[in-house]
Amino acid sequence: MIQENSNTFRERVLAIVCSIPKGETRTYKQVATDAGNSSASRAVGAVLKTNFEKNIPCHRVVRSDGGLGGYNRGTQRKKELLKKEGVKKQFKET
DNA sequence: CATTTGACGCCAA
DNA sequence: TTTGGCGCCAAAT
Repeated sequence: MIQENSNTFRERVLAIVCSIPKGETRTYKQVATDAGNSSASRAVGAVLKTNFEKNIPCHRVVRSDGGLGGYNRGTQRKKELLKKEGVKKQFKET
């Protein structure tokens, strides 16, 4: 059961990111759209950046360009985590 | 309360 | 196809 009934944008984003299935990756755009604003892709990153809750697999959130994006603990760690979870998707290096 | 920054996205050249 | 610039929203300072 997914309760996306949160007050602020961040709560919604956190809940949505938390609902991302293991082995799958979601784009900031998609999360933003689910949160209610398809254009708030940046805001999504801003939220994840300041919230690294262990319940929130923010490392499963990637860019729409095919890039990894960023990660509070280090982009390299994020890539490793995704790979370990079974993500076959390949990300850009630069 | 106002301003700046940012884990982004999309369009144009 | 690749690079550059602009636009978007929310949170943090």
